[in-house]
Amino acid sequence: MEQRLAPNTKLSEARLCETFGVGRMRVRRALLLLSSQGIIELHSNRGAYVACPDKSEAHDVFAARMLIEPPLVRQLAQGAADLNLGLLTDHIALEDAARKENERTEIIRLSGEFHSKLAQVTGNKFISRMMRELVTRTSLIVGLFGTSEHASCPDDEHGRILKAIQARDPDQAEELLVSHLNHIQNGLDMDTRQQPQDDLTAILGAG
Amino acid sequence: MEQRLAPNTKLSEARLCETFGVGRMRVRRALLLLSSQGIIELHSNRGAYVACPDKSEAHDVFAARMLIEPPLVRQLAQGAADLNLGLLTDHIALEDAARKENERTEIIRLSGEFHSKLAQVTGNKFISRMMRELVTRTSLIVGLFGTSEHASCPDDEHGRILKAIQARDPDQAEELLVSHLNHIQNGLDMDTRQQPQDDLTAILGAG
DNA sequence: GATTTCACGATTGTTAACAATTTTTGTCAA
DNA sequence: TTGACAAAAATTGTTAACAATCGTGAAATC
Repeated sequence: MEQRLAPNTKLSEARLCETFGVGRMRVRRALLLLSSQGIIELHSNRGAYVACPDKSEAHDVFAARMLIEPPLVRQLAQGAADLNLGLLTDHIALEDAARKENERTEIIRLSGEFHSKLAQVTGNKFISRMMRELVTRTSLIVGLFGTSEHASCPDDEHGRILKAIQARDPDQAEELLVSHLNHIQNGLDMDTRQQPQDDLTAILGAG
Repeated sequence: MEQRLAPNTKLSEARLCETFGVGRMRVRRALLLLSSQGIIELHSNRGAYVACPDKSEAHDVFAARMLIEPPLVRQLAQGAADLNLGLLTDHIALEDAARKENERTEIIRLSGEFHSKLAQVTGNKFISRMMRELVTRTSLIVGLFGTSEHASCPDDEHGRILKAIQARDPDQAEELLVSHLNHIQNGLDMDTRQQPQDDLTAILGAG
């Protein structure tokens, strides 16, 4: 989610065991779960690699988000007063702080997390999980096809979406969200890719 | 998906190994994946049990479907001519046949699968996966809270939905779908539950 | 008679050795 | 220098034994 691991990076079992001080069983369990979420890919007898979405997969992810998120924010904007929007206002504060401090990885993480939290506010376990997976996937895609820092900084679009929700304005909330997603998508260059890397231990060292 | 395993049924590793003639490793891998999809629950040191959704989870599943499926069928009804609706017409034929033969388990399975195929027609991998998971979960819920056979037989609502899609009528397609989902939900009695069972080998014997 | 305690059996979790496969390395010949 | 081939190393997949945990039932106590 923080884009510290480039797509196609190999995740060898032995390496992960050392890095996290854990037995192979735990590592393999984790890898299996990650692969079931599409975050990594398991190739038989060849190991685990950070997923590397192609153009068409990227398109699918955004299409899925375009399908789900508009009705989602509509619902929030129409929603009853008992919705816990505090979760979102707090989050916006975090984003502002991170942007002020210019903490790149934190900005990226929070930027995606906002959308997860939109889903969380519904209190619906399944919607939350779906959005979390789509956001994670989006993070991979932005890392792959994103042109420099252009895509990762949505100015204050999140804040404006939240305001529309608080104002109980479904139409505006939806419109803002759609154009926000479009901004992200337009910030991508689907034809150039980053290169894989693999000094895994250094990257995950702090874990 | 065929409701052959009642919720809360215990799935012991040894039992599954015998039944499928497979080592424990494979069984545990399968159980882990099933639990990640919410189909079973893994209790530490106590084993795997078929998930037993409660009232609130059931509500969440239908809420999620109400969020996703309406825009989904709208999109299909508005969709380009290159959509492969043949997948759906073929499926309706299968449903008709199963209903004519009165094959209960087959009817149940196909009934859910129709909705999965709606998603498949979009050609979007993520939308397909989400729907498949929601449908599986719905199947569990219908098995738990369904009142006799009332809920499992949607007359020919699926066929009508397909016709509306073919007729390029998004409004009607959406309306039919929404009332279809409501029918299913209304056929549930959220306050009475089936009892667990556990003659696992007999049930899965053919597997 | 009811409740608590203890021990046994059954089941799951983990580890480590082994087998199978892939990748790399090295050698030789063209 | 390049290509193919073979051996070796590294990595993943599997198996089986071992350890830990939990539920159950019997025995003991109140």
